[in-house]
Amino acid sequence: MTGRIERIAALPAAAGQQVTVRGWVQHVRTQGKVGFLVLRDGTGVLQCVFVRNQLPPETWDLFTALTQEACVAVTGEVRLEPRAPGGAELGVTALALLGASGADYPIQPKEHGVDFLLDHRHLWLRSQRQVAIMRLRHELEQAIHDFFYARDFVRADTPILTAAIGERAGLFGTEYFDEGTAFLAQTGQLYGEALAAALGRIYTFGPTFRAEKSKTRRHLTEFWMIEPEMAFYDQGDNMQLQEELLLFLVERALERRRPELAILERDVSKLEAVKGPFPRIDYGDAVTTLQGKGSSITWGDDLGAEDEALLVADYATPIFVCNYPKEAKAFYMKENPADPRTVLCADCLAPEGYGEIIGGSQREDDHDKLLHRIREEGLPEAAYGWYLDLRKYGTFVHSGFGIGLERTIAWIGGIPHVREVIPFPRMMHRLTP
RNA sequence: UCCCGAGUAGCUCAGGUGGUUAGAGCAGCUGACUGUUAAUCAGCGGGUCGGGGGUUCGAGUCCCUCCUCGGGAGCCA
Repeated sequence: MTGRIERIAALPAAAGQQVTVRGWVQHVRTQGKVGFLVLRDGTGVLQCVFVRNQLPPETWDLFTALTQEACVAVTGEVRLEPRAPGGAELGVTALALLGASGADYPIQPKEHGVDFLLDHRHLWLRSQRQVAIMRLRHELEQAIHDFFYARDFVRADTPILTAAIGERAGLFGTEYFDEGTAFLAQTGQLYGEALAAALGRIYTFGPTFRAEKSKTRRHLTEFWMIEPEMAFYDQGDNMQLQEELLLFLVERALERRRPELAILERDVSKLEAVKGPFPRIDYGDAVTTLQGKGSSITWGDDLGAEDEALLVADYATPIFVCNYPKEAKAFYMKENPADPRTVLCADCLAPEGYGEIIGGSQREDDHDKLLHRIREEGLPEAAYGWYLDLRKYGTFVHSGFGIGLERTIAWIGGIPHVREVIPFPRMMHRLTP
């Protein structure tokens, strides 16, 4: 084996040179005395050309016996070739089998059912579309870190094993020594508020868990959430930050992941149309609008999935629905001084039917009002002692939000179901692989 | 938990109102072909029709039941 080792993405710049590339066989075609091997190495795909009468017989035989996903090293000359995917191909002079692959590799270049693909998720991830999705995910994760780093936010990690606090949806419990049951965190927000009092502006980035028996394209039982919490931000500042973040993410995807978006057949004109400012619709106005469109919603109800779809249909950008009735929202949201029936909050709904991607609010900073709400909701007061302490010792105006990573990726990538945007999805009926 | 829908070859599916030996495409294997892009052509192998029970001379097909999965609702990000 001669020639320096290269990765496929670097090959167009190495035209005319002898290189060795290692990767997995995506496809083999023989055409009598010439054959083609499509090689995948995670950075791209490479067409390798084998010509029978220019190769030792044993090399040709090795080539024709290759199976899908065999791991190989191929050596040859890089040449620019418009007929090849990526614009460059390899004229092969030597081939080495690094790892054989059985002829029964289950994933074929054709349609498969969802259940079958998820059963083989560990192999499905090797396919082009899945690689593109994971690279988009990576890009957006990095963009989130870049966004907050540039604004001097501190990334702070919150516990996953918690006592029973947090929101109202289902909890996963697990036995915890002599302390009774521990629960997998549904949110790091309350801890984020404590950290905001220490550091000013923070964000969390990690997995959260919801034991909801939801079987829809928008739900996972384990999903990743980013939860910023900002001292001295009111709800207006909060929404402004959310808008800047979403615009930054869309811009980053368009700037650096066009090839992946093309593989995903994303209509990028829909992303290019996403510009600020995003509409901010008061909950009361939303109810009126929805009633005009035939919804049976009445003031006080939370918006149903159908209501959200009706509302979003009029806009090309995400929208904020602001200031819900307090009964529809969590106890920690700050009472709206202009209308005490409501709280200072907003849900951000993505366009194109991707649903709610952000939920945020200004937090109740008045100790007595917060305690009243905890009692009103019938929450275990003792468990919230430390949280109430944040209002006893230097309470402060602060706000924050939670953005669902998978829903955001699904929207930007145009992926219909969130199960495809996380490497190993956890859902109601799926714990493996 | 509720409402729809689906389980037939390794995969994706077709199989009126029940009727002989359950089919196709893809994948695999054998062969032909010097520029293919999920190549093409010829041939070969491949089935507990999701499980159980019932009706019938006869069930992939009709009935009951259970299981699994998908979509949606509620809840949420």
